[in-house]
Amino acid sequence: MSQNPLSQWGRALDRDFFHQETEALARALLGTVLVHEAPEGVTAGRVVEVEMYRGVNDRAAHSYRGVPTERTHVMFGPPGYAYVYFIYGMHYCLNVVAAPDGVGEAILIRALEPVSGMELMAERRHMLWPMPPRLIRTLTNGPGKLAQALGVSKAQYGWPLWSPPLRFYVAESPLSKWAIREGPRINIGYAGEAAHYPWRFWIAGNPFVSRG
DNA sequence: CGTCTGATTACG
DNA sequence: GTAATCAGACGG
Repeated sequence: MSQNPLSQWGRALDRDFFHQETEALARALLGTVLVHEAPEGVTAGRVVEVEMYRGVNDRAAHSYRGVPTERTHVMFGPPGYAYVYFIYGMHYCLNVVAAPDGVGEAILIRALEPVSGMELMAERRHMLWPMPPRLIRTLTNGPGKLAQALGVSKAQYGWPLWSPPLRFYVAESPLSKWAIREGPRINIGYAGEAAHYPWRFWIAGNPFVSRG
């Protein structure tokens, strides 16, 4: 059992944290703080919305066909690594690989509540700074937005998420199961039966959750 | 090699 | 409501 160091954000999640059943991991990630210590500066945000993707019986998952490809292979590896994919010709999305080695499952980070480095986030998002408090949420309230705000792209593909410069920190206060809402995932209408699975999880009432 | 399309976003 | 924009996946 590794012991990651304390910092201003608390204690970093260690490698073992990611070795838990996928839905449990998805729920456990809510409330943690994702920190990217990039050369140009540090950005951080609290995870407020996630979705889980499972290969078996989940037509929405990139791993559905069961065969690793150049894009998806990290999804089939051991848990705790970053699966980053490029979508719609212009956006990147960040996932946490879940499930044991050989099983293609992952958790998409869909929204963050900015914690630190908002000015750098705004710069990366090509937004003016300072910005009205009401618009802060638009920095990170969507999977493509938060990846851009944190400076995550294909360069981070396969990175371990328990060590710097990109890692998670333990949630300040544990979330009660009643503080977590669940519902269908966003924009997967093509996935048939799987489109109805309640595999999107978010912190109840949190204003930084995406619209979808 | 050609074609289709998407785990999204911004803008009208 | 819809255009933007391209890598990945797949069929031929």
